[in-house]
Amino acid sequence: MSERGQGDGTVAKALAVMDEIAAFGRPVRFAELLDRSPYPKATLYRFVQVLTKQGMLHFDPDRQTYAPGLRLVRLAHAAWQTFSLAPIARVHVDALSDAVGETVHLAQLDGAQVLYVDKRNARQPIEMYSAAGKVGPAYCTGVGKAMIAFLPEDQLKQVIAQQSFHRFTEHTYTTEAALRAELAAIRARGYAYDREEHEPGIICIAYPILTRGGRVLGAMSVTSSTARTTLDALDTHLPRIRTAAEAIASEAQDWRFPDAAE
Amino acid sequence: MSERGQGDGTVAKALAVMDEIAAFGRPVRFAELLDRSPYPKATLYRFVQVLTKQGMLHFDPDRQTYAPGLRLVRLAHAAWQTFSLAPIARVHVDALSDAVGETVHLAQLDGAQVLYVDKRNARQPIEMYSAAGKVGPAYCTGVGKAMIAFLPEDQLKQVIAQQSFHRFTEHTYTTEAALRAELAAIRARGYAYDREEHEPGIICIAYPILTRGGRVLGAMSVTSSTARTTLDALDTHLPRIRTAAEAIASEAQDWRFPDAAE
DNA sequence: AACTTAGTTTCAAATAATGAAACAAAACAG
DNA sequence: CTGTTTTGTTTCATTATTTGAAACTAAGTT
Repeated sequence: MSERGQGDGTVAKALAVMDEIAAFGRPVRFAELLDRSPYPKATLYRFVQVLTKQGMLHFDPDRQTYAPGLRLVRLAHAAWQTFSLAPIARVHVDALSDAVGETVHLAQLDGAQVLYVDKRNARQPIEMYSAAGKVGPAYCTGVGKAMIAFLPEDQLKQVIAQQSFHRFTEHTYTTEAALRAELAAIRARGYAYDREEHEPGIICIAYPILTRGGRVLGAMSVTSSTARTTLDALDTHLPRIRTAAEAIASEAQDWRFPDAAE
Repeated sequence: MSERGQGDGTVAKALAVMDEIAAFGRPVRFAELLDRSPYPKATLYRFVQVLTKQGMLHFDPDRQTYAPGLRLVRLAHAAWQTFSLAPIARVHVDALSDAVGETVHLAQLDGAQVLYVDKRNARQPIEMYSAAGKVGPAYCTGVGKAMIAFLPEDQLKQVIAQQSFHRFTEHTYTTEAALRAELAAIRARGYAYDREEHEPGIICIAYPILTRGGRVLGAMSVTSSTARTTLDALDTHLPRIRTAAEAIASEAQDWRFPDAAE
C-alpha cells in the first residue's frame, strides 16, 4: 500500500520533496514548500540542504528559491538513452512525421501516467501542452488508452485505481465502466482514438507498441485538430502508423526488451 | 563519534549509486554494480531496491538488469523548464540556427562540466534529450571556455582543479597556464573559439550569456567543421550570435536570474 | 551430486534521522 | 529607531533507520 514517499526510508522521503518542488513548476521559497510538506521545519530544511549540495536542486541565493537542479538533466539523459524507446524509435518517428505531416508522439507508461519520451511537430505546429518529459493522464489520451488497453488485468486494475477521471472535456470518459468499455473496443480494434477527450478540438489515433509476447512497451500517435481534419481522414494514416509501431516493437524487442519464454 | 565524522547521508549515497548506474550507459547487472561499488552487497542491494521501487531505476526482470528509470525523465523535464535557459532561449536558438545554417548549442555549467541544454542541427529539427543532458569538458569546448572565462577567480580555481586536461587533439590546452592565457584572451575578445581542441575538424565560435552584473548564466555556440568552413568565415556570424546571446541574457535576467543590486 | 556464482534475507550493533525548541536574521511595522 | 513578526538556521537528546557479516536460496556449471 506504500505510495511513493512514505515509510520507504529516507531516500523515498527526499525524492518526495523533489517531486513537490518539481510540481511547482517554478522556483519556490522554503516557506512555500513547508506549507505543503508533511515534514517539520528542521527535517525539510535538512532535505533541501542535502539535495542542493547534491545538485538535485539549485538554490538561487538572490531570490532564496529552490528549483530542480541540472544533475537531473544529466541523469535523465542516461535514462532516456538506455531505457526509453526514443533512441530506437527515432528514425521511425521522423519518417512517420514526414510522411503524414502531423504531430507525432511517442509515449511510455510511468506507473499510472503517460510519459511522453519524444515528439515531432507538424510543419504547422498546433499549440499543445506536451513535450518530451511531460506527463499526461492515461485514461483520456490516445497513447494512454492504447497502452493500458493491453495491460494484464492485475496491472490494469492498479492503474485504473490511480486515475483521477477528471472531466477535461465533454467527451472525457469519467467512470471506470465507461473506460473499460472503451478499452475493450480498443483491444478489439487494435488501436485507440482520442475523440477530444483531453483537449477540445484535439484528436488523435494511437497505436500500441507491444512485444511479441504482448507486453506493453509504449505507444505512438498521430495528432491533429478538428479544425484541420477528421478522425476518418486520420484513419488513412493507419497503415503507416502500424508499420512504424511494429518496426519499433521489433527493434526494441531485439535490442532491449526480450520476453522471457512465450 | 567526535569531530566532523559527517556520515555521508543516506540520500547522497543513494544518488551516488544512481550516478554509477547512469555512467554505465546501458542496463547493468547487480554483480557488475557491486564490483564498482564501495558498499557491501546487502547495502547496495537495499539501495537498488529502494531506487527501483521509487521509479528512479527500472529493473528488467527478464535480463535482471537495472537502468535509470522514467521518473528521472519526468523530474528532468521540470528542471529543464524551470532552471535551464532552454525555454527562454528557444526562439533565439531557432532563429540563429535558421540564419546561419549551422549547428547551434546552448550550454550551462553543471559544476565543473559543460551541460548542453539545447541544440539545433543545421538540417534536422528537434532532438530534445538526445542532446539536452549531454555533458562535456569545460576546458576544451567553445561554450565551456566562454563560460569559465567569466567566472570570478575563486570559482574558476575550483573549476580548473576539476579539469582532466586530457589531450583530445593536438590543439587541446593541457596545462592550467595555457588555459589561463586562453581565458584571458577570451575575456579581452569577449567570446571564445574552439580550434579543434575537443574533436579534430570541429571548430566553433561561442558567446557567453551573462547577466548585467557579469554573472555567468550559460553560453551559446555555432559549430561547423574545417571541411566546410574556417574560423574566419564563422566570424561573419558573430553579430548574430552576439545579438542572440544578449537577447537571451536580457530575457533570462528579467524572468529568472535577477542580480542582487546593480 | 558437488561446486560455483548470483541474488536475497536476517539481525544485533552502529549510525543517521528526527523534530521541538531555541536562535538568528531579515522584513515590517509603529 | 525600537519592538514585532516572519522567515530561515542550528542544537541535541531521543528515536528509528541503516548497516554489513554471515547465513541462506536459487540458478548455472562441471
